[in-house]
Amino acid sequence: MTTARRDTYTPETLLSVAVRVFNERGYDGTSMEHLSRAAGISKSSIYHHVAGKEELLRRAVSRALEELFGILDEEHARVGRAAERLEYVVRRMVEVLMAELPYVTLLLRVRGNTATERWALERRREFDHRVAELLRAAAEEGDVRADVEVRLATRLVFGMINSIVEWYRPDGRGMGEREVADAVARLVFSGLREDGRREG
Amino acid sequence: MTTARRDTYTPETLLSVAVRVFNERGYDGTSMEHLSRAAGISKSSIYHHVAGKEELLRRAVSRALEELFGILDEEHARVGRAAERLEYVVRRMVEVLMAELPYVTLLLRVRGNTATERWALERRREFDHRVAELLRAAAEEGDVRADVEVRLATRLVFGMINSIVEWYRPDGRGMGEREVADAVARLVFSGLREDGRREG
DNA sequence: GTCTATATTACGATAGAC
DNA sequence: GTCTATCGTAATATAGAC
Repeated sequence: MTTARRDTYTPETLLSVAVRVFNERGYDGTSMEHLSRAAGISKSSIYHHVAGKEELLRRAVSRALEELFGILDEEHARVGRAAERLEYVVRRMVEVLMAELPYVTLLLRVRGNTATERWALERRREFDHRVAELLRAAAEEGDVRADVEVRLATRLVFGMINSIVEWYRPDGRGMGEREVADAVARLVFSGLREDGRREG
Repeated sequence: MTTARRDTYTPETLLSVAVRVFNERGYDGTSMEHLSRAAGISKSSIYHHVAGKEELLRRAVSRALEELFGILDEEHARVGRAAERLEYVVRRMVEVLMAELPYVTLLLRVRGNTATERWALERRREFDHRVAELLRAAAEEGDVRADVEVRLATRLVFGMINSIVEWYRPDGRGMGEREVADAVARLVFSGLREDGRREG
């Protein structure tokens, strides 16, 4: 829990400590006292850098949301066949999630008790809808199965991708972003079955 | 937040109120004051029924865990080809999750701040391992693709199934357990792609 | 930029009357 | 079985010295 203290903090460096503790204990389960111990400075010193706990949350989820929405602006997400754009977005989501792990983790755990949390939930819904549109287009172009409703499929695919934050830890010898992105793309598009044939 | 009060409570009826509030606000974000308002009785009356907040959590996650482990004892999960037992367990997990939605939701959101939470996490890991064993057996019998690591595949499939608690609401006209179980089984085993062929 | 000290509110839990 | 009143602790946040 206690961590090496820095000589001095900026809102940004303090944020990385706070996000780690938020993810360990949950946002509501984290007190300013917990943060001050983890940062190695007093509670009142934290208030010198940020207005309070909620500002730290807002900065963290903003960062995650910017990275996610950034994917949709990339060229491969905008041009080409919908199924290919979808696969690109799925792979990039995995990459962003792993690269910005603590920030995205926090975003995905937001519940809605504060104004900041409700804003984050709203933005997430927006992102979900943008990806659902992509899946709908791929279905219309005949590249994606039509026997699973688009909305349901989107939710399940997001569920699989987002669940990565529950277990991925970037400790050197672990799996790389590429390996996980490949596995997700394979399961999402071709499933577990060996021969890959339709059955149910 | 405030709810119609009952004439009297038992630990069980109180539990259903508590679990709903825990899921709305998060366990740490829920105070005994919140619970008392939702139940329509005073804080001290709650202590007449249960020892405290943590006992309510323990009762809730115990119920979810019992239902989940129960799946593994069912006949279709014990006899037959591993791939078929796996598909059965996947479908039953979806059904249990939807039938016991609030209890499983709470279980899946546990973080580990209290002894009860750490016990729940431990039991969840146990369950995960049991299902991973099934997937490993299916791979050895040649029914499941070998190019995605068993441990990784298990985690991703659990991620997809567990994410149902994030959006499913049993409001009459919504999707039924069967429809969701079918969709999950299709995506898990055959994937999104229309022709179902291996590519990546 | 950091500290100690403190104001104020909210929390979990208990005592004791009815 | 429920209530009001309250205890002791821990929470967010501020004041003011260095």
